[in-house]
Amino acid sequence: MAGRTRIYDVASAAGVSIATASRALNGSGRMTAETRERVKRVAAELGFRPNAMARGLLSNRSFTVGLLTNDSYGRFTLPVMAGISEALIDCGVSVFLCAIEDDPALGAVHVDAMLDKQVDGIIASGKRIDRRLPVDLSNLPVPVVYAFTEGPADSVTLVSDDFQGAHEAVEWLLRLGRKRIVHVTGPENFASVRLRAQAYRKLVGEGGEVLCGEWSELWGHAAVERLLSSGGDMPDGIFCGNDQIARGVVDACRERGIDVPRDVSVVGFDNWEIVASVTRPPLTTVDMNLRTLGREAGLTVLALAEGKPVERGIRKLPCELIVRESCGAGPRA
Amino acid sequence: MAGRTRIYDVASAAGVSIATASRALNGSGRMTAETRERVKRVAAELGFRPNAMARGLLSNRSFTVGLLTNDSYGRFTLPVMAGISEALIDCGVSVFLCAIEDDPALGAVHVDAMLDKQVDGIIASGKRIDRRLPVDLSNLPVPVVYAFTEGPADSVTLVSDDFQGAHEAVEWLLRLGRKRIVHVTGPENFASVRLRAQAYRKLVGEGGEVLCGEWSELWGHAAVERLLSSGGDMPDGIFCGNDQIARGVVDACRERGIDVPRDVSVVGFDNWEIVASVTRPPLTTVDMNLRTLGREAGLTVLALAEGKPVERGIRKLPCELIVRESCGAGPRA
DNA sequence: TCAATATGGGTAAACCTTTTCTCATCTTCG
DNA sequence: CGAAGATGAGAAAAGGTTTACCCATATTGA
Repeated sequence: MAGRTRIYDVASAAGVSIATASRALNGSGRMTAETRERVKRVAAELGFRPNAMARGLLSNRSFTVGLLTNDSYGRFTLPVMAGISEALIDCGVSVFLCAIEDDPALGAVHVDAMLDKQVDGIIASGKRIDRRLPVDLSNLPVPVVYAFTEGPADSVTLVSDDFQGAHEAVEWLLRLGRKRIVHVTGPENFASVRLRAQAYRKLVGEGGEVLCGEWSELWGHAAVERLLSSGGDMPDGIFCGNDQIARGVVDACRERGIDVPRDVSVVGFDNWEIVASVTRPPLTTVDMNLRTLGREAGLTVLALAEGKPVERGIRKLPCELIVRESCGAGPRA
Repeated sequence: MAGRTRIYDVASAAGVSIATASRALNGSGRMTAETRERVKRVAAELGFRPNAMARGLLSNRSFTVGLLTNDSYGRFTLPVMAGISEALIDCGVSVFLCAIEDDPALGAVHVDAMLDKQVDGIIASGKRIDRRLPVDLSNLPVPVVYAFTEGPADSVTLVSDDFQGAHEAVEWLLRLGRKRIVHVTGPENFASVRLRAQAYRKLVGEGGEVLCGEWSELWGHAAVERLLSSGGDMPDGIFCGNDQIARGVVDACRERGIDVPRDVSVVGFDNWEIVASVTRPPLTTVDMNLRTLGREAGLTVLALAEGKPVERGIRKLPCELIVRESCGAGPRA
């Protein structure tokens, strides 16, 4: 605890000046290989660790970025966070996580705190791609990247490609030979819902049946009841808007003696492990690759911080179909 | 972006020296109330924000703490994180979140990064209270607090009180007049499982039936089947080790025509909203108050950082029973 | 009226590292 | 053998803030 070793200690122990010590450790300047080695060895022996604040004071960088989110539950933000961290730790950059709920005042406080800490950049994240965080991040003295949340028109925004993801899911059902596919999804006021429905309709035609409800297992249950009581044929494929709905659908089918995947194939969305892999049978579902999204967001904000040119606008990252058992043996299998 | 305003700017704009400006803003030193006010007003107008690195360089504090976790999913860590953040933001302290999975190398990298950043303290957190993080945090130059994870013998450790929480749950069932209560819980190698079972047995006697399995809905389902096929009376109260098991139990009961809560009262554990409030009927369950745990952890690590005396050892924080509908109308209702 | 004491505010050092000059020594070539 | 260039390494400044120390001026008491 008492007095960390400073570069001054390293220098005197190695018998050189602090300038030489600094250059030796940073690989800059010219000096005998022997000198450089000796300094490095001494530094290692002393457990020298350069003071980030002194360094930051000089370079005007903190090697720190802030992640702002209103996803208090963390279901979307945590994978994004993991990706950011993974990408940036190699560059010695750490991440401040600030959960601001939906409170503008709390948001402002956290943004202020970040700016005080001289973050090199801020990543804004959320729980849906068509809502904004309750804070104004324009005109900040640091670069801002929006990941999985809506940003202003001229911002750098990264989102997952809902259309493409849904397209993959429905295409998979079609390739399995499913003929009558319905889409059970969440509330229509979600952009994700509309995008996924568009992809669905593009593949099955405008006659495709889209049932909008909530993001819950209950709604999945209820949707199955509705499909059965409507008198029409039971569909042989159900594309669900998220894994919870899919779980409800699968449970309801089982309760009614409809076999998944024999009688009906079910696809979910989100690849929320804790739901998808525990459902019986485990769900085939769409993964939004949030970790990759986070990685890209981290690298992008860093590039901006370093003044490198970055293309502005919305960048959509592809989703990926995760095949489990809720659709039966796939054509690729 | 170009050149933040420094205290120098404030000083010259207010017509005082930087020393006076600094003292005016920090409320120290002696000066005319008028002078102090004027400096503050000018600082506000210029949007002055003291450079945290310069300040930290001097005070040898970063106003930063690190949160280390292997709970990649965030179910336990996120509430803890929210509590820490909530408690510390008022002191101007921000939180680095480092998700290290279970990788010792990654853990070491992140700890190094934190120390480089001169964190004022580290909070270690996890997903169970009887496992350690795969990193050695002893002999660090900064204080460490363990929250919801096991720490060394002489450490400061905060955990939720599993025994007390389970006691409340079973007591509730007894007060509702339930006579034959069983306990369906997770794997016996969890300390939480043993502690909760102890509390259960203390109340129902040594004859109490404890069914250990997994933390999954499937196990909840299976446990109900086992209870029914064993030939004995169906219990009228089931205390479950977590909300997922409880959900499985409730679902299985419904499938078999056993009414919850009329025929059997079910209590869960964790108050994991997304499961507890969506189960039909919504679960009465035990909340571990992880947010409060986080808040305490934050305040404690800060106290240590400031050299204040802190009692070492394990501190157990009380759980709280959240009453919903899976037990029927309560005696208090 | 003069010395002693508050009172208000300025000067400069300190925190630790990086980096720009600058200088001394060694090598090499004419 | 002398000068120019290459090479290695040191001195010092810079970065923004806090604070110990110091110095004026105003006030008080004798």
